[in-house]
Amino acid sequence: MALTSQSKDFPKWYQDVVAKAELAEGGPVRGTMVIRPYGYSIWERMQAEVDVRIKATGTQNAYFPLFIPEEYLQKEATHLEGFSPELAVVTYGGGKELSEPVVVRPTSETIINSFIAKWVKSHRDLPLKLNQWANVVRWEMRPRIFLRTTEFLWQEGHTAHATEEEAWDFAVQILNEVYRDFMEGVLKVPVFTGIKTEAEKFPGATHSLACEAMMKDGKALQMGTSHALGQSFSKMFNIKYLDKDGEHFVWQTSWGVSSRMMGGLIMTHGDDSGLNIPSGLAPIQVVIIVVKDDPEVLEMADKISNELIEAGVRVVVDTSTQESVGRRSVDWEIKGIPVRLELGPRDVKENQAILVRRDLAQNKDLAKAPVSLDDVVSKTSDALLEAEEQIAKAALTQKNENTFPVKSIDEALEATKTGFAVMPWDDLGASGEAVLLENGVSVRCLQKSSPENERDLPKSTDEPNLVAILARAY
RNA sequence: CGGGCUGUGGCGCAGUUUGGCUAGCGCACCUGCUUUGGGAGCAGGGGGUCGUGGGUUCAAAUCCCACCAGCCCGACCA
Repeated sequence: MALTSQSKDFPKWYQDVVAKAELAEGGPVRGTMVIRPYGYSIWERMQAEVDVRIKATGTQNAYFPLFIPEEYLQKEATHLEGFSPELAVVTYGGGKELSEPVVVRPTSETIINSFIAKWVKSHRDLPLKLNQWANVVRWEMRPRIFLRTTEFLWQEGHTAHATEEEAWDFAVQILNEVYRDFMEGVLKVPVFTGIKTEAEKFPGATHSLACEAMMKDGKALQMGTSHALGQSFSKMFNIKYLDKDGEHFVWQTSWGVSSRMMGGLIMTHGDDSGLNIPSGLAPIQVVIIVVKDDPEVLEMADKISNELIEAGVRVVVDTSTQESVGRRSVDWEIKGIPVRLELGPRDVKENQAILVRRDLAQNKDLAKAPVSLDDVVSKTSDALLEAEEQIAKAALTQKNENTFPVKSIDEALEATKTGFAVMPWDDLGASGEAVLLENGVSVRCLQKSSPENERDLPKSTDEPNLVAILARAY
């Protein structure tokens, strides 16, 4: 009945939250998931916030087909090699065996680039920046709801540029201004950003950049990636433009974030009371609990609700008085609603409501306070802001306190039992990386050892003085 | 691919060893009454081809055979 505690069994806690907060459940085909309305409303908020940032980079949305001719994937050897074990291939259609099998997209580089090749002729067609929101399929052996599912939702951006430098700069811009800003600004999930090692990079890319977040169990979750593709796809698909100097192959990027971020949200902020959503993201920011089925209380609840809505707050009124207050409080807490206003006959008489902050649920004395109905709107807005700040602060503390500088592989293996390890890449190298991998620890990304700011990313894994961020990963 | 385990109402399980009367229990669900300030109580109620097919038997959830599905461990892959 009760939620499994995080300390007792973290994976079980995660499954419990997903189920009890009514976020999602498994589909009939292994590895698929049904995203329930409440879970989907959170995803829609994520989509909206990411989409507006993507558009701000001058990128336009479009849509490409789910089915891709198998031969398209065969054009880029590394790309095919990377994805072939997890492809779903359709061999029958319309009751007949297909002469040319079609692949259900695992990603859309190939099909999108086959069209970019048609659309790009002149330097005036560049840069071309496309994005699509879509589902993709990668057949997974060990599915975990939201974190690794056979079918998942994402956005994938695909761009073409005239120069290598411009493509690189754009890949960095997406990582910093879209993904990092969204994750730290809206999700309140602090991330490490850096470049992927040769072993970890995207199949077909020349360089992969990533945002890596630390979950509450100390494991890493890749929250987003941005790739410089070089000219590997443009050469395969013959994407060329003309300028005064003649014909040139374009330089490309691709980048994505997925429904996996739902898992990141849950495991970064969740606690033993359930989900805990930052106010800015929350599809429901305030729930007004009508304690007792009483006309005066109902009337007052509606009045407060309307005032909050006018102030731009996303609010619902819970009038299901056939359930106990305790039950309803727990249910809304599991769903992570940032602020709860409890309103009963006593409160109406005293012109007040009880304001309860979700982020303080582990400390019930602090969590509750009466607020006058005269300034309930401003007090609620303040509480929403304070709750969000508290969530962000706690996540940052968790990340900082569990990131350990280490000097050897042995120390790294020890440190990554509970958190992240940071080790000079020159000391580790590809051979050390292989040793770590055998022990379940991977290089999440490489960073400059003393960047002026964290957004200053290495251009190559060969740069001197890089540090490796090490962790066990989902 | 190898080894182990499990299939019983929406979910979680008992019952199988030793065949036997109408297949039970918890949660959830429905109805009524009393309740409602941190997971309400009482009473009543609905819901099951016991994974599928075959066999043994007077009688099978239970024993036998085959098949199917799922889970765990290993291998493989990242």
